[in-house]
Amino acid sequence: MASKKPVAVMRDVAKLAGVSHQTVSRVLNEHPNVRQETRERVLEAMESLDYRRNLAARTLVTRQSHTLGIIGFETTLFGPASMLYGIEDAARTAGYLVSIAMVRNLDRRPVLEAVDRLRQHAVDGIIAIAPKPAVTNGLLQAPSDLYCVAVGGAGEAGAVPTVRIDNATGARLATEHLLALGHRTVHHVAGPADWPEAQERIAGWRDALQRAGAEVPPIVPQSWNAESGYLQGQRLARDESVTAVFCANDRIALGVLRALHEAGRRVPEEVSVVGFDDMPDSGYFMPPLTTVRQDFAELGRRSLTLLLEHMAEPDDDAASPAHITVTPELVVRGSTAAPR
Amino acid sequence: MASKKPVAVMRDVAKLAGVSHQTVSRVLNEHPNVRQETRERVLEAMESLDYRRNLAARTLVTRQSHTLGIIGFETTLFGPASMLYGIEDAARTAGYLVSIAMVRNLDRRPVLEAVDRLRQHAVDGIIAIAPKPAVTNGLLQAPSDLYCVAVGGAGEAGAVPTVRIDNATGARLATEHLLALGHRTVHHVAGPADWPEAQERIAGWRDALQRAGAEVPPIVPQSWNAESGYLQGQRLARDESVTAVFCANDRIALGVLRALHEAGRRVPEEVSVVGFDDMPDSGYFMPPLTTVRQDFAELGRRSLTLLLEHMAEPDDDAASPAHITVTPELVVRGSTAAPR
DNA sequence: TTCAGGAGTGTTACCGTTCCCAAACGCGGC
DNA sequence: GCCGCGTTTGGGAACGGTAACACTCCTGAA
Repeated sequence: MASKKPVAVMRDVAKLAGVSHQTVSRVLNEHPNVRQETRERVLEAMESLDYRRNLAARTLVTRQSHTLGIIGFETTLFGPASMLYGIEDAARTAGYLVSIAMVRNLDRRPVLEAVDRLRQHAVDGIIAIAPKPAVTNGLLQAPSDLYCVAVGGAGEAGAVPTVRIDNATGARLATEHLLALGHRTVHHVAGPADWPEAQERIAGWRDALQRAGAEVPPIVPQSWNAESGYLQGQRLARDESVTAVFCANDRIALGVLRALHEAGRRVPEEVSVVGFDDMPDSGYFMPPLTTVRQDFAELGRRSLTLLLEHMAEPDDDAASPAHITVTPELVVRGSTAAPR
Repeated sequence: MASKKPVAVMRDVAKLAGVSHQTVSRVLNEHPNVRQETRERVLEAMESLDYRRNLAARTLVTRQSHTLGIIGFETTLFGPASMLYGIEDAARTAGYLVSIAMVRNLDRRPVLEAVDRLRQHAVDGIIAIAPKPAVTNGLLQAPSDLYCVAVGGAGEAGAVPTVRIDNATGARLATEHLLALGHRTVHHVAGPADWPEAQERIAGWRDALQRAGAEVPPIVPQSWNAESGYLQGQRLARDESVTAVFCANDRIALGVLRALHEAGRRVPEEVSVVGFDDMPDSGYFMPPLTTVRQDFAELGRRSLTLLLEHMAEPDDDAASPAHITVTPELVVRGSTAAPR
């Protein structure tokens, strides 16, 4: 009943194969100087004993845990969750396990605590899903022996390598799409003012308008959620001159769509709406939402690649950190049309 | 430039405090038999050296990594992502770090591989976000020295402790709500046939109808997404007798709402719609969705508690595993009304 | 006064790897 | 036949903690 499970260790394998534990270690680490025959004998022994190396012991001596830490925020939402997914996916194929440390708010202290927790567990590197600068700043305060990468935030040219979406271009794409349809100008329902991503989208939108010589309507930055979009949508719906709205994300767009609908303003016949993100079901909003797609999972994968590269070249510590920018893509669906 | 960082170890602390390393260890582990004054001296030394214990060494000897493993599937979606969040939250306060191993599909092999990966990293226990039996079965094949808990799946009374939503009750709640409003019967847009959660919701719905003596319309189980809801919604929209639809989740409901809208059938005046899950923005669908709320994060937290309890009592190995069921709650919004 | 027993502390072994270094071996060239 | 050198192998010593045990005090009861 009581299951005896004498876990095999290196010594057992060595004994069975008739070699020293050191040779077993060499086979494990693919050291070249092992005779082919010996190697096979060892591998056989490992197989028959169902041996697996004790990673704790290995970590103790090598100081490498083959674990990566993720600092996450609001990972219940589609974007961050997808980044996490992408990171894990890439990490797995690279032979790393992923540990997560979530922070409830984006202040520096919780971030430092998270870093600390991950450090204790000897992670080899950290990826921060870091929409706000406080996180990157926290990262910078982290001990320099840890490799860090920030993903998904905005592109301040800080000392932390970054992978990010080109939010400005995305916003420009959306705005230009609406202008090209013939709209005189484009209103914007912005994200929170203290989020760099929101700021970049505002900048891209404003830039596109100005280039086209269009009037730049005022904005009232609030929140990322549907409620915020609904409230601002009600305001916009009352204004007859509004014919095109660019929303800082799809959730906001959902709220705007509902507000317009309730006010009796038809989309896209009377008002065109564009979102940002391309969430899984945005294509089933009423009407299907034209939006700017970010490939979150790809963002995650890229950040992992960057981290690994960074870890592999410890020399260029002083070199300027890499900043990878991924360009988003406009997905045209049914929520945009030419004005009447 | 080259930052010297002579990381302090226990020996250094001991030397500085003028005690043996063992005493430092005792302070660290809150062993009672340490004089107050000595303890303070040691704590001071730890502070001034910025000492942190090496978890790898600790793990090596205690065989406890203070890390928990999560096996996740489709964690980009709100439900699983929220469970993960809840788990991490509870794990953190309990002093555990959380490592994740995602599986791309719910077959047994990938699950076993994930377990293996987590085992190598010496996790103390595993929580599987396990919507399908293949996962729990995989868990059962795992070595018995690992504590496992499954969360979020259906409640087959297997040997693995489980935390789950009472899907049948949730479905009953939704169906009875519609019947109470005066609908003759309730149609159901089901989830995938091979998902136990979908089956349970079907069972609850059918049960409520039968108890009320209402006719049980046919179902066409498909997928969990909005597209699936849209397609089936089109079919239902054509049928004039349909006045109430219970959807297996909110995403399906989104698709159904759109199909009804496009067919010119007004919600809730002509057709009532109920969802399941209560996703973040379901309250901003058109109209705001009446739905059955699951508290995913709570589910996650409960599963962690269960796992820790399970780990703390190694005696009742043979005892019947615990099964915790959380009852969902009906949230009435604007998508349901009495039939005309 | 003596001795049991507990509190407080130190000594030593051990966890399972990898790293450093030395030994044994094979082989070609003188 | 001997030497030098590269390949293959093994024997320790780390790595940084915890566990087991021994030892010294000190207290209180016999």
